[in-house]
Amino acid sequence: MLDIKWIRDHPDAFVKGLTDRGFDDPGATLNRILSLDEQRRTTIQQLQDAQARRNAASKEIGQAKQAKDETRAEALKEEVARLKTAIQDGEAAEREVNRLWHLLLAHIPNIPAADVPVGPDADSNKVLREVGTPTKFSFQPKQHFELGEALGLMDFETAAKLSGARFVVLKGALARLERALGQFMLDLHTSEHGYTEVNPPLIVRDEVMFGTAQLPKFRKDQYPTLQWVADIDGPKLKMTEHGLKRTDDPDAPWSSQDEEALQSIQREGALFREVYLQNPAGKWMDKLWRFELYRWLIPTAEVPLTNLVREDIVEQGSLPMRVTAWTPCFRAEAGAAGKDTRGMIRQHQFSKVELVSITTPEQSAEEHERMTECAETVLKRLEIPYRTVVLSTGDMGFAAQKTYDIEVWLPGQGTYREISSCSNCGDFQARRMSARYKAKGAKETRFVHTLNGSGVAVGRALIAVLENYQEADGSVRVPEVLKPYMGGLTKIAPAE
RNA sequence: GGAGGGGUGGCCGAGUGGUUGAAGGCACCGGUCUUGAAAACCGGCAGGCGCGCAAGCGUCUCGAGGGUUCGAAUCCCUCCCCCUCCGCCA
Repeated sequence: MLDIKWIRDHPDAFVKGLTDRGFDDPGATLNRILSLDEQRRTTIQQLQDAQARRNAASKEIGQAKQAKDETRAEALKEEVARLKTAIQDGEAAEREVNRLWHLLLAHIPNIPAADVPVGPDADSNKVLREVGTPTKFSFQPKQHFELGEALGLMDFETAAKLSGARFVVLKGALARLERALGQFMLDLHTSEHGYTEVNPPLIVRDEVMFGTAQLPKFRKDQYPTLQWVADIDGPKLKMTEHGLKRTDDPDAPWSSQDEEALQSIQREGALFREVYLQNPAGKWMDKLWRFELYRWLIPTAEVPLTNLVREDIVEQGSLPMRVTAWTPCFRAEAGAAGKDTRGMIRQHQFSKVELVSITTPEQSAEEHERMTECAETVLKRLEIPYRTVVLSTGDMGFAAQKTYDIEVWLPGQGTYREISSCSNCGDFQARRMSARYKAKGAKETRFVHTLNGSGVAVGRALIAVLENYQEADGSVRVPEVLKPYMGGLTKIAPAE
């Protein structure tokens, strides 16, 4: 979330930032947010004036009573009674304008850092460095799924029977290779890079997903979990013997989305629950009925790791805080239809070692470089060629100010593919989570900066190992650093 | 699934209608003392929002929303969240 004061003071930078990102109609967005902000402040001002008058009058009532001036006390009481309704209206108005204001702000992406190359898409990304040279083969290198399937250790058919498309069953040495990679990376980051290992929950609440900005805008990319409840009832919907029904209350507002929700509930038999939306400060409370959402499967460990400091005020001395986790990640991959349908490149479930740093604003830029190096070290040790690119404004994620992608060389595909993405989010996520720190010697609290990076994606690392370490006979050598984790196995060969 | 308990400042914890935005302690910051540190002592120290160049002023916040009242952290209603015990389960 952006700082509204910053937007007020830097309208041009705001419009430029959104324009560079390819955001839809930045000018209109600016006008909308500024007018909402104006409305919000007048509403607050009027409310506070009324409250101030009420408070003053209340005090006078006490004084009048002490002075035995009953007439005056009565007159004041009447005034307070009048003010009371005005205040109630004002409070309702404030809530509503706050809600709209907050909702709009929540849908606006972060502003790119000044040194990010400007461009509409990935073609404008800049390669910073290439490490290693693309592996040369005396034969035509195969793609990872050809190798894996030939080895009999990678099974997409069975996975489809169990779970549908975009899942895989790994067996034997490949299953172990996945474990070896994850463990190697975790060991590297904890013992050499100063990260603390964390084993976080994989299922999280709405507000946690909001904090790292998966919600509200990217709901469709996420996997919700369901929980059944028995006593379903509410102003708009009722649970009857025949399922969920609309109440007959003609005053209940009803939209096409509501209708859709109801149908979906009945179709899926999904959970229906009353939800209270609120920010960490407990404001802009909004009560609404929502179907099927209970909690979310994490799309990356960035979510629980970053939210570790949500609603906290941490001591400056504890920054930078560095945490890492090796977890499964779940992505609906909505909108990725037809992309990378073969093989393990794009799955609904994959595992990843994630790096997260919480820093002061002064530390974050340097930490970003450091984190990227930590991720690169993984590939260096695995002796796999890669290159590091800085993403252009049009290719960055919603929450990022600046992002480095690390791309590994995949000989089977004859191209570099993303294996890690390291982002500095500035205070964008911290605002959403209300994660602050007490600056040394200073009175005020400040928002922390948050950074996250893959260190690295384990599934894709496995692909990279297969393709870069393949032999003419379809076997795969085990990278030197992984041998201890593979029980001394040096080569994954086809079954005799 | 059943039964109970509880949500107060960065943390712990007092407070059951009237200078309580909130005692006390810890942590933190400044100072005295000390060669330095610790200890001790003195002082400071909640957050958000609005207005203001600032000093500051106003307002809100004791999980959230609503209600009672001249007045609510304290009373009432609804909801959210957490914990404990029993049952079931990994």
